[in-house]
Amino acid sequence: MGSPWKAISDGNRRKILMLLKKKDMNPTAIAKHFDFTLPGLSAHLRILKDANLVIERKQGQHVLYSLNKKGSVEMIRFFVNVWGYEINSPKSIPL
Amino acid sequence: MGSPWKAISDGNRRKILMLLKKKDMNPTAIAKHFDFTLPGLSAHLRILKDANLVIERKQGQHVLYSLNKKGSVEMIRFFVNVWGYEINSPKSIPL
DNA sequence: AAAATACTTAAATATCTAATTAATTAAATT
DNA sequence: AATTTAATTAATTAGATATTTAAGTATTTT
Repeated sequence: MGSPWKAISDGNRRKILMLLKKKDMNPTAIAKHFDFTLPGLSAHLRILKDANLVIERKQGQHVLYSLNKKGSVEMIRFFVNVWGYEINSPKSIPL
Repeated sequence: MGSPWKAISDGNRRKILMLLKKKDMNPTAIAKHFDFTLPGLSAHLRILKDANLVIERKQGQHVLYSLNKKGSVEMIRFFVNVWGYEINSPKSIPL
């Protein structure tokens, strides 16, 4: 289980998350939005997956990636604790 | 202006922020909570300061550090945009 | 079954980051 | 004025991170 903080500290990975917010995508489709190679992207996706920030599911030959809220909870909790942000999500986020 | 994401990605720096939440502190006092040296801590504080996550003010021979909410806003905004968290801060955080 | 497509893993490398010791600046105390 | 205390800057080093090319695995198509 990798650190979500390390995962999200990279600008390219944050951009990947922004893309996945709009719709689930496979690596090849995601890669079109970046300058680096597919293996490079694959490494980023693995880091996001290990941090529970994305989920992958196989669809035949393709692999679809989608957002996973789980890994974000620990981070939100930190913002609540340190800066006093108040979150409206009594159910989904146990703080 | 350094990246708040990079600043917060380090566990020691997050611990510093947790300490400053309780009370304002100077580098020597903060350093007692860690294993590394004062110059090491000084580097961490500079990174937090450059990211607008802390503020420093001189008090004679001492330098007091305290939390700065400013640098956290960009990050919270990301959580709102990507994972749909809802924040209760209509005034302080323009989303 | 051969070829093409989609993706990951491996190996190598260049850059970034965190930490240390030594030197420097500045304020308070003796 | 000399010394102690507080903190930062500089130079160095070890380890982590991002990226590339080349090789490998799996699925679909011909």
